[in-house]
Amino acid sequence: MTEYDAFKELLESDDQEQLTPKQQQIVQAAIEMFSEKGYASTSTSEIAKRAGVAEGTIFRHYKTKKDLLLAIVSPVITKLAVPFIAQSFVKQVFKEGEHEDFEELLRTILVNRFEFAKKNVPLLKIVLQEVAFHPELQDRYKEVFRAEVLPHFERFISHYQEQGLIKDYPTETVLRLVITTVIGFLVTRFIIMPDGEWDDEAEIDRTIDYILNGLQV
Amino acid sequence: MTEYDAFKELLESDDQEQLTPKQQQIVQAAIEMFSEKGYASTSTSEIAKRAGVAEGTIFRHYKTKKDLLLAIVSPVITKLAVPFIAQSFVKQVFKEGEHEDFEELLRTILVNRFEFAKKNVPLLKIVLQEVAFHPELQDRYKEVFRAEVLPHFERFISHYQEQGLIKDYPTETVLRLVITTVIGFLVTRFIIMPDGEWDDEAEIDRTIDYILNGLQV
Amino acid sequence: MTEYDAFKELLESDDQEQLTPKQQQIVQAAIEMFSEKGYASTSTSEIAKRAGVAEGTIFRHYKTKKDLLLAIVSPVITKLAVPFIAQSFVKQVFKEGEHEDFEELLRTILVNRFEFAKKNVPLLKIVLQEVAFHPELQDRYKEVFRAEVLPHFERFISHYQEQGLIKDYPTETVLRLVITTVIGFLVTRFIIMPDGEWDDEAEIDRTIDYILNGLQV
Amino acid sequence: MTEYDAFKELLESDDQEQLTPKQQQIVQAAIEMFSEKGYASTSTSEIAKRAGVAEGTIFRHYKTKKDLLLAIVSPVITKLAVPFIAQSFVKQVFKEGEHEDFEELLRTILVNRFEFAKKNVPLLKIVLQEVAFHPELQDRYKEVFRAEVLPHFERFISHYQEQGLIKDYPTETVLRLVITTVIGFLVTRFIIMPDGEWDDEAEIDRTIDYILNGLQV
DNA sequence: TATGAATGAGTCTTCATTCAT
DNA sequence: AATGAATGAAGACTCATTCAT
Repeated sequence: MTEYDAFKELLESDDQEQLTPKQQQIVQAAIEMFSEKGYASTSTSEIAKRAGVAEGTIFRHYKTKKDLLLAIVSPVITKLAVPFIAQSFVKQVFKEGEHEDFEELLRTILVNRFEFAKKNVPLLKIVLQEVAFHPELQDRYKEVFRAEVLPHFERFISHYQEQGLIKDYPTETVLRLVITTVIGFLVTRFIIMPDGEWDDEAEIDRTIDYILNGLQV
Repeated sequence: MTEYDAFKELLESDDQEQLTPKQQQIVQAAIEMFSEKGYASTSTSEIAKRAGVAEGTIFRHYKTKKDLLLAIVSPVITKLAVPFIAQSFVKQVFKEGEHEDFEELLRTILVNRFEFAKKNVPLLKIVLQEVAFHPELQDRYKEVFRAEVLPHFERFISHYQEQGLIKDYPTETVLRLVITTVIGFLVTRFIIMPDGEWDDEAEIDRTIDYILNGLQV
Repeated sequence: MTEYDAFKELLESDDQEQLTPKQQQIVQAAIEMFSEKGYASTSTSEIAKRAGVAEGTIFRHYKTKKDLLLAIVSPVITKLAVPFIAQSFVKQVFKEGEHEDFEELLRTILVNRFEFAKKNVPLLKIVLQEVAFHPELQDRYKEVFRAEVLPHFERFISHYQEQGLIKDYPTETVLRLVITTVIGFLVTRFIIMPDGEWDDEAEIDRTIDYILNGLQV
Repeated sequence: MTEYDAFKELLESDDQEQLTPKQQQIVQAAIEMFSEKGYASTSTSEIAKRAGVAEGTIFRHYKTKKDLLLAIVSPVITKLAVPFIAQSFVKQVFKEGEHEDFEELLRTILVNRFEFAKKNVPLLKIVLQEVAFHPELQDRYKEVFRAEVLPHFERFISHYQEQGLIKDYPTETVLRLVITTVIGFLVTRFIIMPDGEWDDEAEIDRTIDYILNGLQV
């Protein structure tokens, strides 16, 4: 398996493929309802009804309602960091010089996360809502971020700061500004105003431009 | 009463001053619990307990649990738009030339919203969480935004675009980028990492800089 | 005061005249609501609202909700027996020979109770409904019946049986048949089908006829 | 199945036979308590306790407390009209000449309803009490009466009036007098004075006699 | 494995009643 | 006398979870 395949697999791996049909129905129903009404306001009986299974069946697969939530949300948190996890991705940037310039890197990440968000709106809604109330999720999030995202990002930033491409702000500030802008874009695009008329290509370009200019020396 | 006084009053008016003591205790307890555990996961009996009142007392003042939420959240939504509502503010910008340049305007808004956020973290958490699940809140939000914020913002943007201070992006794009960056800052500062070590002054400066550069022609 | 006056007074005495205005409002509201929704389904706060008084005011005049019910219902039970209580009534029948025949007696009672029912539909509804669930009311009812109604009635029945005007059934049977027919008429007329088109005079005549024929030897 | 069997089945069909054991316990407990204390004054927790089930179990079988009431009362209302619904009954009267005379018809109905009442005192109490406060029940009652009872009754009355057996009163008046007398008897016998010493056979005879004489030309 | 009846703790809300003003 | 805020027990109903089938 080439590194590219690993990367692709990570990105595309459908966790649900390994689930029994009933389980898939349960997870699907739970995703829909959690994202519509929130975890706390969704009852297991509603999930069972929408999934077309008996109430007891949910608890055969997931010990508690919270387990079901974690089973759904945990892999999403992992996937949020996927582009930074993939070895091939990291190597490409510095070794192969493909992403030599900052813009290319930004675009890769943004487009990639854009596509990811596009396909996973309900899941992202759930993460956004529930992370606030479940310390386990926060921990998991922080861990992934600290272990997978931060190191690479810091390397990128130092690298481009050394090259004089971006301002000499503290890493965390650069990080905050960039991530904030990216997430702000995706949240606006897919969650707050998903029904607006969007010229996605142009907006992506402008957002990249905004970040680049915003950070340039 | 001078215009400044009106402005200040708007900003500082404490809705809770008109409430009976028991009501204040209830509202206070509800704010704490809603922001900690979320509206749906907070029981009225818990609120009563923390407020030190009988459960029935809650319902004497608020017909339903949801009424209590709305009583708490609605004024916050209004206040979010306060700097744009205040007449004195708008006039100053264009008439008195005080905020002649874009930077000044941005700083006024950012500092002002920063102070507001600082004093209202739990309330903002509640708004952020609950807006997603309560259409009434969404409607109220949209209305305030469309009526109070949008028109002024559009005037600012056109004004500065004509002066060649900011890029010729569609209004909505400029709006999105600015608001996203501001909110992203405040959310990171007060909600995601409130316990980090922050050099607030520097961060505000950098954020303003980022926006200015990001949008400049 | 003549005996007739006493009779009249008994029939017309308005218990509510001695009540304070607030009390009258309370009683009036309670009568309306008890008869519409039943005692158990009517809340004191509803009564207070409809009466236009504070909730506490009810309890200043009536120690408990049940006291209010009893204050309303007790006098009605007494009044149900009024024609038999009035001395003048009893005397008239036998002394003055006015009601010499059975038909005259029946008509007097029926017309009199008809007028009483007509003016007191809500009160009668309440009695009918609540007697079943409040032993105090049952006791009060039985006492009045045994003390005031039964003796006179028995005298009437014996009297007419001796005269060969009515069948030689046991007193209780005659009583049951007569009372049942009278109450059945009034309940049908005023409670079950108050909105039907009634030729009251004719129905009264037919009902009397039915009883007379039904009992005649 | 002969017509008689169908008739018998209608009369005896026990709706509770199709219920699960828990459901039977619930219904049984509810019947007892509703008839003792009234629907509004009976709490679901009391029913659960007396039924020996968890409170939640009630709501698994009956969506609301009112549903439980309707499930109990609705079939009773239907059964009240059963003797008129049974085809065999109607046919017998006119075709087979069995009930040729009015007395026979009255006796059949009265004895039959007497036995029904005897076996269903608590249910009849509930109907009598709750019909007043639940429009659904009133509607259901009126419908059954209009569709099943009235037409047959009118035929009987016309038939006997043509034969000169009963007075030429309006149908509704005859109906009222007969029904009133029958119900009055049953209510007195089973609800008001169930503990008195009753010579049922004699009372039935006298009641029939009373009706016959009362209506005869 | 899947079911769904059963549970009883817990939910929001209402209630009759009290009491300081 | 009248008020109405406050109470906390009780009400109908829901919930996540269990378990016998």
